[in-house]
Amino acid sequence: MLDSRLRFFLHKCVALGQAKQLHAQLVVNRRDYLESILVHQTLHFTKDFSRNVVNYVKRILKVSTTSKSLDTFSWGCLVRFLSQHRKFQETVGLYIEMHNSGIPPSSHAMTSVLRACGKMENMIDGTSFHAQALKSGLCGCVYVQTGLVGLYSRLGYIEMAKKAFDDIAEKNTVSWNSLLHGYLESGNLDEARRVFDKIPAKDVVSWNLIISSYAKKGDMSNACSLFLAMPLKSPASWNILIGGYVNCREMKLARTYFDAMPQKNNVSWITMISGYTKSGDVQSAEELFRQMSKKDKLVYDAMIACYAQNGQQKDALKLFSQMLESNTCIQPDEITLSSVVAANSQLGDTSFGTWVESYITEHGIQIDDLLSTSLIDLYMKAGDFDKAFKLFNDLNKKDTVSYSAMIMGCGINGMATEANSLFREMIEKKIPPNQVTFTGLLSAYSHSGSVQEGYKCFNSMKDYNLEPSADHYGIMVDMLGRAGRLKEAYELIKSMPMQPNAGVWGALLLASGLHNNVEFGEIACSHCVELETDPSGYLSYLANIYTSVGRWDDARKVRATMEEKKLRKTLGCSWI
DNA sequence: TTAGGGTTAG
Repeated sequence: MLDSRLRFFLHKCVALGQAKQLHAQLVVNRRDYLESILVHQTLHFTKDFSRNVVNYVKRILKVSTTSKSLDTFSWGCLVRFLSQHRKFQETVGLYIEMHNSGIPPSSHAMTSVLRACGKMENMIDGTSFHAQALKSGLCGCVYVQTGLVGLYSRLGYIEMAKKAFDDIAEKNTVSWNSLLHGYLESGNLDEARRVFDKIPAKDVVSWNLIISSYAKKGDMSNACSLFLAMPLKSPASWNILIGGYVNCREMKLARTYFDAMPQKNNVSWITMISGYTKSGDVQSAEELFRQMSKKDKLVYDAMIACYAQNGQQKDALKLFSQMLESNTCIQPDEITLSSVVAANSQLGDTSFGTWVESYITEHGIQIDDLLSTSLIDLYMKAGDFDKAFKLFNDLNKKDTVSYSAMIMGCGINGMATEANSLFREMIEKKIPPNQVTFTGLLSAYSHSGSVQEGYKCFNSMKDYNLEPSADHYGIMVDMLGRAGRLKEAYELIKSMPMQPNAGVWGALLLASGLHNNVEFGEIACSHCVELETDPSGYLSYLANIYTSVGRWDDARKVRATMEEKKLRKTLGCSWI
């Protein structure tokens, strides 16, 4: 009687608060064996990812006294939950924990962990899980077998995927689609086409896979004609097409299909918002964001990133605090925080690091490499080198971006030796430098006055197939100018393959001021005046140069010109 | 099995 009543409530249990109450009752009434239903229900009804739910279920699993078969089921539910919410690293971690506790895997756990390995391109763990699947007799299960096809397809081992596929006695459409995915990923479109034609019951996913491969390649004419030809379209079909146009920066076409789409979901809205983000159209992104009725965490993430990436850092932080205050119980995660940290870092609010640190600890957020990279940037700018280097050394995989963040930080702080050794390290590891890397490296040499090293570095850019940008020239001019080599700096500007910008001429003007050189000061200033709408700062700087060499009349003339044009010296100028 | 959110400069 008690059992059936508890079971009834368990099946009604949808929220974490209720789950906790019910669990207490199960313990009091010694009905521990019903825990697995509780775990299943709680996870099943948790639509959005919730760290609290994960922690709660983990606690139950750790103290659970239920039998092995129930354990297998409950752990499998949690492993699947993590995988469904794209927490792939954690999925693998939890699976290993389960395995180490001597709990045999369920087919759910196995398919989830195989999927996670595929998504993370983790072949080493993937093959060892394959071995475990064989050992625990799960390889006769079509879902697990299909999971293996998916794993090897994703990792580019198409032969192994084909072998796993051939081993399946009763193939379902998902098995076929996984193989199709493999051929598409490996770029073998002919074989993919043959597989597609052979699928006995093509479903909407089969079509979507083919369309998606064209859309990813940027071949929108084929993507679109297939889209129009498919018998039944799902929201994913529309989103794939819209995403394809977004990738080609064809925002107008993307918008046309978005507007025509019968059933938009959050993916559609986010695809559009992030498209506008990349094309710098914050206003359109904002409009869509405002129109949305049910905003989930990913929508907030997209909009925060939109502000952060387009120079509206304060708006990013405002939206973040709204997200924290909102009654929708949306919890920020490492993805939200990476944008928020970046926004603070650009604003120069380096004290934010302390706040984030405590937030991360309190909420059990997993620091991944991308969040680490934005924290590295923040700490380097704050001059907290120990913390930055610690985070950098702890990265799972150091890449161009993380190295560049470090080198950039060294550049800002004039640490040329450190910048140089980081650069050498990344070259040794065959990590390709990019424009940002060289901006950091050059500014390190510039700040430390190492002209010779700077030149060498600047000239070496072509060895990495990189063309120096106007900014790189600007740093070189600044470096040469500071060293008093004004003529050389001027020659360098004249040799530029692109139009020099105000930053480049500004650097020469600044250097002319440092060395009281009227000749180059005048040249530089005249170009700055041409290029900027408000030239008052430059003119005033030139007047100071005249004054410093005793040419009072010229100084007065320049100031009079400024008066005439009703120009007032603007306080502070970025390059001064 | 397919579709959505993040990190380095300016």
